[in-house]
Amino acid sequence: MTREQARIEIERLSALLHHHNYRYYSLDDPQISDQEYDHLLRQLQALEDQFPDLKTEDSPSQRVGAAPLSAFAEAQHLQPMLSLDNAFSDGEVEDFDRRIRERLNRRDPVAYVCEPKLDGVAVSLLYRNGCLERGATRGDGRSGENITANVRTIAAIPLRLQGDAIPTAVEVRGEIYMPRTGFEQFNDDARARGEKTFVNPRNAAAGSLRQLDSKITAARPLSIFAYSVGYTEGWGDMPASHLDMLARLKAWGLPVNPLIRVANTLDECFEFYESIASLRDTLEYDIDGIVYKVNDLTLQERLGFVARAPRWAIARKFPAQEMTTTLLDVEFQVGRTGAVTPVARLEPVFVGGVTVSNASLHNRDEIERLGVYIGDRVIVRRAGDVIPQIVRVVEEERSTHVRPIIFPEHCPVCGSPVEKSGSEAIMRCSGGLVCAAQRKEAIKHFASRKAMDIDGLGDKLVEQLVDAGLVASVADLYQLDKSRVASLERMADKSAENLLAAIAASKNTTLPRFLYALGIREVGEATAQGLAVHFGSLEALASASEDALQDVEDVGPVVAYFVREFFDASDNLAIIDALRRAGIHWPEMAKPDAASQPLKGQTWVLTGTLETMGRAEAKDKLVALGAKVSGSVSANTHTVVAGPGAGSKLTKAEALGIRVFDETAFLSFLKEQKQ
DNA sequence: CTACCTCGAGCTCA
DNA sequence: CTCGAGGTAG
Repeated sequence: MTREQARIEIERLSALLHHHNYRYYSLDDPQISDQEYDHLLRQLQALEDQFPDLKTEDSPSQRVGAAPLSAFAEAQHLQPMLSLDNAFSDGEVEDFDRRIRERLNRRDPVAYVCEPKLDGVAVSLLYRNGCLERGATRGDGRSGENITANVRTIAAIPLRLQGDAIPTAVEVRGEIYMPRTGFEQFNDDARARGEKTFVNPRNAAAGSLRQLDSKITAARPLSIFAYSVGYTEGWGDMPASHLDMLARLKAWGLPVNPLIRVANTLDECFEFYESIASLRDTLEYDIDGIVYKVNDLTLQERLGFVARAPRWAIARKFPAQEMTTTLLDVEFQVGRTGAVTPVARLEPVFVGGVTVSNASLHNRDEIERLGVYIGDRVIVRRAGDVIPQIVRVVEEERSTHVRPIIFPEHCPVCGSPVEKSGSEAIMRCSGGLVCAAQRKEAIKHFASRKAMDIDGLGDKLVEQLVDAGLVASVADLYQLDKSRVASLERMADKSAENLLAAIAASKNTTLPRFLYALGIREVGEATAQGLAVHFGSLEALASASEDALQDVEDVGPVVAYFVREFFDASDNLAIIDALRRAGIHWPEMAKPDAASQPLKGQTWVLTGTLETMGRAEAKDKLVALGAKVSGSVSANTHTVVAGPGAGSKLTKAEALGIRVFDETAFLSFLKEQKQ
């Protein structure tokens, strides 16, 4: 066969395979058998092997996985991936609908698209000019992990969108899942080989996507349903409704859930919920509820967003699955602030896809409310998807052997009296740093990532260090010597060296981190940042009065009181002193003065995508220079920074005669400011 | 809270 | 091989 003949044949086979992929995954209506499909695929692979230079990036043969990665890169979403508000009853859906109609000032019913809510892993697929360029996990909504190589191995995900009228760029959002039959097949095979199995399809999907070696992912039965789009560019004619958009996704070759319907009234929404609930067990995938979305996209735009969720959508959750188990015992844990928390030890029970063996009982009031005794049969569920909760006691099954839960009057760790503080429901150990539990928790907090970030100093090691008497306070960390550390279990020379190096590295820090690390009550990351910026130095903060403290944004009487109390305690001052003498230091906080804030009073707007930095990074840089960064262009806007793909904001800025920087101009501007 | 993946290092045994 | 730590997801 000549090269030219091969080229034509490869093209023919590729088109054929693309077509059958579409029939199979998007339309769920295959025209050929799996064997015939495999046969075509093998023919293509054989030809590509013979003429490797004819192999294309989006060839249907390219689903076998690429070379392993050493780590996942970060992937910025061009438009954030939001979460959804939840509704747990029809009433809450009615409230949702009422809010929407009030906001839109309309009496008529609003049409909603109803979708089964898959319990899988959310992903964003970026297609540029129809080609799959990147796949990313949700992450914090702003940026996630780049899992392109893994995503490319999923047969249901088109490597190239089909049809015309494809936007030049589009982020397709969907849920990757492992079909139930595939999951069971995989587990059966794994068992037969003596390998470990997955507990549920969701974890199987998530675990498969987290493989650095995409060849492993390629061997996992994964699929996807697409349900919306994020960022788009060069769309041509926009869809008018959500349903229209789903139809386009389907036409492009992406699988869309066939059960999706439009409901024209609330009653139809409820009917949909009921019908899906009754189908639930027969579906090939796990679902945990229904999503209702306003169908009309103009209405969606008018409704907009609150915090991290759209106003125009809500997830109606199915009731949490409940199971009965036995309360074996109650232990009392002492936290960093001395809070004594009762924790239920349960006979392990499989509920909502995981094995639950612990559940917090929160406080004494909760125990009383439940009227629970040790030895009782109790009903457990996973509230809000994650946190296990004891719902109630099965009193009919109470045996004569139960015993009451006695809330301790003395700390189970240090023996100090346990006190009720003010109107709080919580009880606290009064031992302070005398209490080994509080000391351990304080050290764990100090070492944690967002605090001093001491690598390798985890829970177990802190326990060991404190129990061995090597460390009593955070200051002692900086006096450790290698031979003593190496005497601990599972700590040989190498580990000890690494630990000491990590501790030494933590000396170089920042004031906000240090403040947060101190573990002052009610002072979290954000408050620590606020205090540091406002006062500029530890000395100024430590000597500030409660009144002066309340001048800081978001600091009220409560926080001010705890900060003052902390710096009034001589123990704390001694520890801070020891830490500073050990060499902990931070750069001076730049006093926000006119010189360092040349953009004070200016409002900047970012639009499009910058190639050399993320949007958040650009924003940080501008804020640091004193600018306010806003989302929309108005007459008050000082400058617009427009990356490639800028849309209406750019047009508006030009219309208003506002200065516009492209990326190059923006970068050189930043450079000028730096000096 | 639980499950999963990945890594480095220690322990165990040949 | 096992353990602990660090990270991710829902």
